[in-house]
Amino acid sequence: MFHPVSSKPDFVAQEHDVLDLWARTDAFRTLWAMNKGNKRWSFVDGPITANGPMGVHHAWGRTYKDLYQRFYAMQGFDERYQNGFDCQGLWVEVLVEKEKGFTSKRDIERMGLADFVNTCKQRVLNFAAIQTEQSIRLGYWMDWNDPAQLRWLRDKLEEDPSQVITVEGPQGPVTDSVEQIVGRLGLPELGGSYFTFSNENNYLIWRFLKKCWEKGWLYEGTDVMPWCDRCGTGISQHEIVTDGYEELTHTSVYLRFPLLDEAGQQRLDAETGLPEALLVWTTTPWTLTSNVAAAVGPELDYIKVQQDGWVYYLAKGAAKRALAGRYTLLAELKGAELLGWAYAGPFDELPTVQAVFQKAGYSHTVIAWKEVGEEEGAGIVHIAPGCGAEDFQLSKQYGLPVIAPLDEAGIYLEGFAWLTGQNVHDVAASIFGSLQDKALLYRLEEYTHRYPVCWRCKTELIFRLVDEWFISMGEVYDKPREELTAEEVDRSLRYQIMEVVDQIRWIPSFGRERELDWLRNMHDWMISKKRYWGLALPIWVCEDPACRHFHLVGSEHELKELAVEGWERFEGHTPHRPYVDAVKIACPQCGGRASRIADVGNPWLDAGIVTFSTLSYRNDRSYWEKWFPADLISESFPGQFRNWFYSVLAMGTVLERRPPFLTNFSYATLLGEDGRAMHKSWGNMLDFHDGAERIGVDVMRWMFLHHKPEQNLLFGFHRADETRRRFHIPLWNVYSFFVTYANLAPAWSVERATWSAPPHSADPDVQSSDHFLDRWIVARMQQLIELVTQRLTDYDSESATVACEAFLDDLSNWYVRRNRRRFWEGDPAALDTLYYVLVTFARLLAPMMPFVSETIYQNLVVEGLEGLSVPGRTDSPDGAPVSVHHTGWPTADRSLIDEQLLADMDLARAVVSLGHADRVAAEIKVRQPLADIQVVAAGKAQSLARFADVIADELNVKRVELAGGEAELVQYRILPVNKTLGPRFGKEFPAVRQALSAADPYAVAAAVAAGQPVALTVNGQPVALGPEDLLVQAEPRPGLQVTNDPQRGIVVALNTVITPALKAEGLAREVVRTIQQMRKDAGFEVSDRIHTTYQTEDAGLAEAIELHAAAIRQETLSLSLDAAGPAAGAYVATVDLDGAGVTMAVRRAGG
RNA sequence: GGGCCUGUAGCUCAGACGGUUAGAGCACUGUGCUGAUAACGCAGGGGUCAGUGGUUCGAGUCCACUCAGGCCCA
Repeated sequence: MFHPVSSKPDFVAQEHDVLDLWARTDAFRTLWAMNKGNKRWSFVDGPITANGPMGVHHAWGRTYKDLYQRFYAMQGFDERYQNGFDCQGLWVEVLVEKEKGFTSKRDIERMGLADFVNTCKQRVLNFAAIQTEQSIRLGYWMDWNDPAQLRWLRDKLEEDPSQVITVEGPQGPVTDSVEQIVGRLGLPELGGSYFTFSNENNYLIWRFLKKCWEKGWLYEGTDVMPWCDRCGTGISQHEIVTDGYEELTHTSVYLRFPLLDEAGQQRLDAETGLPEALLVWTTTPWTLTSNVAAAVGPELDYIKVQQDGWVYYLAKGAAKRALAGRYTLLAELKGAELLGWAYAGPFDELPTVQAVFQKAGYSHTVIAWKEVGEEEGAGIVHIAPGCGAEDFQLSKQYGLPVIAPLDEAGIYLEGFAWLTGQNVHDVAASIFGSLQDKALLYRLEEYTHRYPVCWRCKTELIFRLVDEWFISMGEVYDKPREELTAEEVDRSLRYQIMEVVDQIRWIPSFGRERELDWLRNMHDWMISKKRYWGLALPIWVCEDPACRHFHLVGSEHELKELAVEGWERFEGHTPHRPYVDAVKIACPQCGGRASRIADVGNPWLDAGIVTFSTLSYRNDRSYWEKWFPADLISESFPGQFRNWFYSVLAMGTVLERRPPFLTNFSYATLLGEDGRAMHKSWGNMLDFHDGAERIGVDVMRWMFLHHKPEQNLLFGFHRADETRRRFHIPLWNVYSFFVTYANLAPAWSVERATWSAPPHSADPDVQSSDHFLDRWIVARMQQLIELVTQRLTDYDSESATVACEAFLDDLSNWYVRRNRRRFWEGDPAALDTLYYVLVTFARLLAPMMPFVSETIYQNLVVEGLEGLSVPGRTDSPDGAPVSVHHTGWPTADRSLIDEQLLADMDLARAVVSLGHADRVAAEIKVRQPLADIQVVAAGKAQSLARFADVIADELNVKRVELAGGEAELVQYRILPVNKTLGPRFGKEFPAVRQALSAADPYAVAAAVAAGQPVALTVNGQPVALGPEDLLVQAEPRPGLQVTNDPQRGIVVALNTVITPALKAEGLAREVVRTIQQMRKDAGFEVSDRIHTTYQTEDAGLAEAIELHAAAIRQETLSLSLDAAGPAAGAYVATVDLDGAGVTMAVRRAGG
């Protein structure tokens, strides 16, 4: 006996039961052990940032990851199942600062770096624990750490990181300090998820960087970079491009740069005698203190105008926008004519400006820059090389002095008079005031533009001159890649990575082009950050100002060897600040003392190294060789082509010059149901926990997998409901139907059934069924197995789910519906078949929908397990695996795919569909039996005869007849099969069409039906067309009660005559249906026997009931059916059946 | 300015290889069926397949250009 199945399942509650079952039976580790040592399938996880709880968008990616790992596991592959957490970097720092109420780096230094770093580690462990729990809830099978242990380690870190503890690892107990245990998480001796803060991860990046250095690609550069003064760090190109811009409004300023004559006095216009000035515009007034030049476009047209006592120079195309009020045009000139003019700067009085200019022997000059346009401002660009990246490039080109006004916190340095000590974000008003006082201000204007902000804290970025460390990408050669020489590629990391990209399969395929495009365009990789929590860049610089040599340390062993002081302070700590900073080494160049630069590394270094660090690259090369490269990596594409995908590629290229993964599967962005990005304030945000508990993760997973990954996914409750209604509930209903009737069937029990093989297989021990519906659904099952296997192998879950939904429709709305009577009667062959199909379907669905499939499998196959709300049977077949996920992937038996049967069934369903349409047109309900239908289907008599019973039953007609006298019923239209005839005749094809339309359609149809060729004359030439070249469409003759399916050439005519006998039979069916409904309403069991009475004034109805009394009793399990008043305690109903009133009563027998 | 993607019914989306009269789900309307079905069947309204040009016997599908939207890079 199967446990009874509710027809109103609570999927979410079931999921919790299944999670409980998996935990109690250790289902995941059992599966892992089953496949140990088999052929391998390697997946390397892209680390999730352990800095908050998961969102539903994380569940999308994790569903793919779980699907493919499960799919390969069911095929017997050995896997690693290692999840990853991204741990280091500014994102964690910023939230720890927020938690602590810190506002600047000074707060961190007051706290102490050791404490701060320790707090960052605790935060990571905390969210790693939460994300682990959430992933488990999703059904994501991985080698998870015990969340409780992660929290315990977090607490121990807080207590005292140096205390010694012992934890149980896969190879036995491990004893070490808490700090070191945490630093060894994910390594073989501890197992579980990898953490990018691990020692191994950090030291392996050291090796990578050293290799870059040895190739000459690592350098320190001085450049003007976007800078966040709150975070006190530069922001790299990688970080600024996506989240890095916001639409902001600033007060921009138009101002005068008064021109100077050779004596350094105000220049006066020769004609008017008025003072002359350049009109200049800027949106960043704070940079005016650092102005050194004004740039014009040499080819651009400029004008000289008079207005309010001044003569201005500005770009011609900018005049309308820039100038306010009336003015007089004095002259036009080319930008080139302005070059070399001297002018007075806006803040020449500042001590630093004076000192810098004096030292450089420089004064403000007009220079040429071809980038200057007239679309913005006044067409004359203020150049401040200390405050802008392009300005800085120009300063190098022209030898201009550089004035850098700000410290790392955005505070004006000494030498800026009244500005000194002020924050850059607070000075706009006083700068405008100063300009006003000096009569330099022309006018102010509110200006809205996209402006870069810090991607983590949203502070507006400034541009600062800084020293940062870079990995050179190599020059961009001005010729096609295929023309590059080997030497040129050897010099350039950029092109080496491109070669690696070529060897990878990108899904979707445009991913390759995206990655190459990024590589073509990217600048040198800035890897340093002036922060605290992160990779300690292993760059030691000689303190001797005369030497300044820098050395890359490639491992902890090398560091120990080179250390001259501070090793004892560092020993026993993870390679993080501040302890690693204590170690000084001897400068290999001059023997002096070298110390580590204070910077930490870009976090994409941390994530990029994982195809090496997680695979024991340093310590067990043969293990690494087994699992490298990964067969698959997967992340969502926003950002990753320049971030994770890029950094993984860079590491694989530098360390091995090999692809670190073979397939890249990426997917788009998850949006709210309204098509907008999810935002808390917009009310369309959905966190993972709410989604899981309200929608259920199997439904969520199906939504994800049913979607084309390269398109954005609109996600919400309505779509979830739609998905559940479309797939999960119908599936459940078929399952519930099966269990109901299997339990009632006297002649069937599970002992005789086989869950793992089709019931009519060649195995003589297995009960076989020749019923065509059974053979049909089994054939469909084999097709589905083949298709799903093929689609999933191709990483195409969308097609796989589409195929599953189509199959479910066939199963539910055709196989079960057409077989209801067989199930009511307990036909063993039907039960065998549905049993096999349901279990096999559950196995196919298992990697995609692990919970519902498990629930079904547990009840249908496995021994009952205590505590599961849907406990299993107690008569389980021997040897059934304890979980559906252990059953292995089903394989298709192609010999069971009977193509003719499938085609014939297709025809039968088409005929039924037309018959239903006839009934609608004739307004005769299906419950009313009719005598016959006539079917015209040229050449398909045999197929039709085969399923005549099914068609008759479905349409409630007595007979299905092949129509004679087709000519009276239908007219034919003959069409050429373009696919075969088009290529055969080419340009002559239109003539063939014409000849065909001129032929006698009845003759052609007859020939085709008989399988004879058709002879035509085309352009005077005889042409023979085979039956396969022609398509016969049958259309109903106008005026008949018929419908047709032109695609298939079928016409169906319904006999609409209702004889008195048919009328009586129809009424009897109405009575049956009424009693069935009453049984249901009265709450009787399906198998309850009843006594039925009826009273009616209508003679016709009474007669019909008497005539069909036996059939009514049988259908409704009525022991008696009497014309009488309701018995005491009976359930009574009065209804109207086709205009005849009747009062009926039912009561349970023997009760 | 350059690269990539998308544009098909009111909404969300399918439409390998070019091939007959372009489909599904949701929503709406009508109708029917039901002792598995919070379902389902049948029918209906709704489409210049973004536009223009080209290749071809034949284009939603291939090519070019244009327009609109998105992502990425300057």
